[in-house]
Amino acid sequence: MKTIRPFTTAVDRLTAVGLRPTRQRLALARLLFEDGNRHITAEQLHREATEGDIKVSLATVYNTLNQFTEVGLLREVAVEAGRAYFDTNITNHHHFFNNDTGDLLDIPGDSVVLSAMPEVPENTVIGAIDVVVHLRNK
Amino acid sequence: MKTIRPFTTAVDRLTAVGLRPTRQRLALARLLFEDGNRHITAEQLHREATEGDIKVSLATVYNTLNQFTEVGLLREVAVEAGRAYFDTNITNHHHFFNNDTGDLLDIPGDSVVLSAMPEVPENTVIGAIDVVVHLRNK
DNA sequence: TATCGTTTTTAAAATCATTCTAAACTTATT
DNA sequence: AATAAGTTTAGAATGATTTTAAAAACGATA
Repeated sequence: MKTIRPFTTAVDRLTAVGLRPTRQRLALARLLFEDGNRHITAEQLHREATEGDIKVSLATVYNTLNQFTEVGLLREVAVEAGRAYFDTNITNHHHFFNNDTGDLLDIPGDSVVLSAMPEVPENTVIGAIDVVVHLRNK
Repeated sequence: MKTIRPFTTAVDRLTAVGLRPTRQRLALARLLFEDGNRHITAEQLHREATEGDIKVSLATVYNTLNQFTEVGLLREVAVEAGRAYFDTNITNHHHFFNNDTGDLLDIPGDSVVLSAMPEVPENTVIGAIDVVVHLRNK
């Protein structure tokens, strides 16, 4: 059985999606998933790992984030051109993005709901819907 | 009077926002605004200009797109990390983005409407709301 | 129109995020 | 242990964008 359950250990989480539980993948998975929902860039995660004495290269952080995204453990959120943000909350939800500080924040619950979806162009299907509310500091 | 009206010439459009109507800015403004709404990247606009025998450097294209965005002639749309798209339609509206082809497309009319806006975090105000419907080819 | 101070453009270098490469290393399997 | 397959890594390469510093264009004015 391959269903992902809450409170799964990092090892289980990885094997469940067919990724070998290597030292670096485990360490990164723990940083990402062990305390609540997170929004993070590759550089940020790399710095965090390094500061926590986890030896991992930036290339591996990129590889890992991409692999986690491919298997559905993470979701990539496009909020500004130039850098990729990854979100550990893979349920349907939307975001605040503070353009002044770079903070990315979940919009709580379903306080934003989209009315009727428009017809999509020929031969395409909807993959995901991203709502980003851009904020400025007052 | 400095209101921007439809059918404004490129010269008027630039002087209205306080940008000198230089040869390259004028040429780019014409490409951007002279036939309907467009979604374009810096590279694309540069290629288009070059093909139309307009001598302008890529750096100037970048500068111009950024300046136009600052003064509100354009709007930047974040659809994927890595490249910036600019939209000549500055009215409230949303987008389809085809992840397979890179095509960016307006969602017609108000076929997408957001329900009640959530409360924004302390000391911030809403700057813009972007809805991007990501598409895949069938 | 010649000149002056300012703005703009440009080619080239620099920067930044990300991906690629090929070698070294791990891991899983016999 | 030996082997094969998958993973990590440093460093090079790539791609988008910005910066730099010098040359060109501009606008105002004498």
